[in-house]
Amino acid sequence: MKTKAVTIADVAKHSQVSKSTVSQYLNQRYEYMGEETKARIEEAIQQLGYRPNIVARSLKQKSTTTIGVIVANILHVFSTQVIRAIEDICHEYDFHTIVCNADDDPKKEKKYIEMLHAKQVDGIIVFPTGGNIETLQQMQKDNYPIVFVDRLIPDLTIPSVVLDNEKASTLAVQHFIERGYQKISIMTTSIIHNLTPRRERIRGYKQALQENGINVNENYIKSLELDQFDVGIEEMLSLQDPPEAILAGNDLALIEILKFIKKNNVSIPENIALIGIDDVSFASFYNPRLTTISQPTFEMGKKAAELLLNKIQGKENEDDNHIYRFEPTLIERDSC
Amino acid sequence: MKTKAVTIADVAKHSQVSKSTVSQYLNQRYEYMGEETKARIEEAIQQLGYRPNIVARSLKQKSTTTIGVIVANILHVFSTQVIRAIEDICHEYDFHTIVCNADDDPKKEKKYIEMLHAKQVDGIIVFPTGGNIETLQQMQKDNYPIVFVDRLIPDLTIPSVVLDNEKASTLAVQHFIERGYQKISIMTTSIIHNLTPRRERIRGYKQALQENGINVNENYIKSLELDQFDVGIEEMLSLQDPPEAILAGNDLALIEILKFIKKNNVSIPENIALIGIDDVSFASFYNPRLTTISQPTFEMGKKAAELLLNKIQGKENEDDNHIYRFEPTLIERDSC
DNA sequence: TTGTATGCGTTATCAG
DNA sequence: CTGATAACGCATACAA
Repeated sequence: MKTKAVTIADVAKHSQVSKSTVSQYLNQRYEYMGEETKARIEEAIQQLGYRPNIVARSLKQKSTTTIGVIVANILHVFSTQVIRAIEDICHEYDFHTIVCNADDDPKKEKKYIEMLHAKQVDGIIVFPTGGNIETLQQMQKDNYPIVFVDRLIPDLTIPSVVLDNEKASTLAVQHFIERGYQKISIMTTSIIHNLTPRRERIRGYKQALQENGINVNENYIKSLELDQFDVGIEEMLSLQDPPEAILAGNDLALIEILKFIKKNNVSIPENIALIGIDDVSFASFYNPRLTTISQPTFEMGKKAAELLLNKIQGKENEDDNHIYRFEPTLIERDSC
Repeated sequence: MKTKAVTIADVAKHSQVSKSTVSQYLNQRYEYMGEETKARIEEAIQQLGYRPNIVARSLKQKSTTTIGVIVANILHVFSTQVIRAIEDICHEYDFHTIVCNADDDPKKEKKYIEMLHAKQVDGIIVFPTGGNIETLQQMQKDNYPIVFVDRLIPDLTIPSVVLDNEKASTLAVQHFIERGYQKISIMTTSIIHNLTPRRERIRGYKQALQENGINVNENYIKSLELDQFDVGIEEMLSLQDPPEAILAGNDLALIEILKFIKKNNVSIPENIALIGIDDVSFASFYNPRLTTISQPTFEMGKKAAELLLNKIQGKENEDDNHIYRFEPTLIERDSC
């Protein structure tokens, strides 16, 4: 329904020069251009309200200065914070960002991968669901720039920006133990997809326990869908020997736990101590203030964007090691 | 750095037909096409791993099946929720979404408007900063599809999806009064840009007070930058006649208030009652649970997307009234 | 039923 | 210093 359509040709006509000259002008190649010509072109551009058509340019130059971001599940704070960082960096480089939410569904993920590829985005950052390995592998072979965030896919040597997840759990468990807690639980969202962060967090949890001479109690380890948390916690707390502390594997898990606690009038940390992985907005002013393990989300997003942008611009990074691990930090507050 | 570049021409060669035939096949126009031809084309596509180039198609068809969303400030929950709804709807219609954060800066907003336009997105949804009226006006004249969300710009008759802001405040004030509070404050983020929601919320607040025979106390009305909240609240509470209830004008304001309250050991609702406009994630399990005024964010995002998509597809909506106001709801919990 | 020719708006090459 | 002309990959009348 748009009415206008002023092109480079119109500008050319209006300013009595050829299209090529206008193009040169537009691309700042006016080294050998007459002052008067420049002025005429500029005037025509103003008068006609000319705007270059980036689609045409993209077709010609085979670059859209746009990247795609496919996030497994946008409901996590982690995702939104990393995305924000990616957008910031891209903005600095004059790149645009199309973000897609795969909703933890490999099918959706695949659709988006192909869509973005077809749209000729210059590269993609993926928070992988764990599926679509072949597709991704093929794209890698075709030299299509890809960077992973949050999750590793063992079979692929694609640059990946992740947290040191084992350390995250270790920090938490260590802190619990220092504060005198021995019966420690870990609760995380469903593990069906067998994703690295969840696995690594549980592994780190177990190791830390063992290193402190505490036996792992499998009853204290819960991986549940969000709507199962209620019964899961209930179950655990009804054990003859219930846990005294819970490590929430991510923000969504933490929220479910807090809901349960609120509903059942449990008190923190008297009845149950709590540490959550991920920075939730309300940690610092919740009652009580929540001890958390924080991820350097901005740094991670920045790294991912830079890796991708470098790849796109042909500045290959020395990829001896394609895994970039970031350090979590414990922020001590009042819930443990 | 990509290696591949298989085009429609390659497929045509490989399957011994012309480009047009392949094109027809791709666009499902195989009514009059020989079975055998179809098979050959399909095979060639598979073998070569052909992927249509959407950029080329967009250039030809003058449609990118992409829309832009420019949000004034992405830090508000309201924004993120509305964006999510917009993306959902667009996804249904097979449209893509590029979202840009203007950061409450009209300059940035302008840059994005022009960028998106140049990128030939089929339309834009804007949470306007209040600047760039001329630019927007010009685009409207050029029949470029635009929809506003959250904020109205009085001079422009562009379809706008907004909350009934006066009613939001009215609901809150009414509730305070029913619960026996008379000294009621409203705190909102800076009003320098003179934006409609903030103005309307304050107006609604004043009206509700007056309708209940309560005098408006200008000392109880604060519009501050986020980092000024501390001193602002302090100031108010040191009045000889301090307020007993605060209405937080949006989520960010609410958070600042809660931070202050936490730091100063004020208790809710004993010392001060609280209602917040916007649904914050933690309202239902904060201690105490927070009474809020909720906006139908999903509905609003959906409406905005549909208005835009309709416009893009030429299905003009009957625009007798171009303002779509949505109803807020009070969710009663324990902070008042 | 399929092929040919042309154009979408830009950039790049190479003469002039 | 400037201007033809040919791509880029696809879609679409119009022919055949």
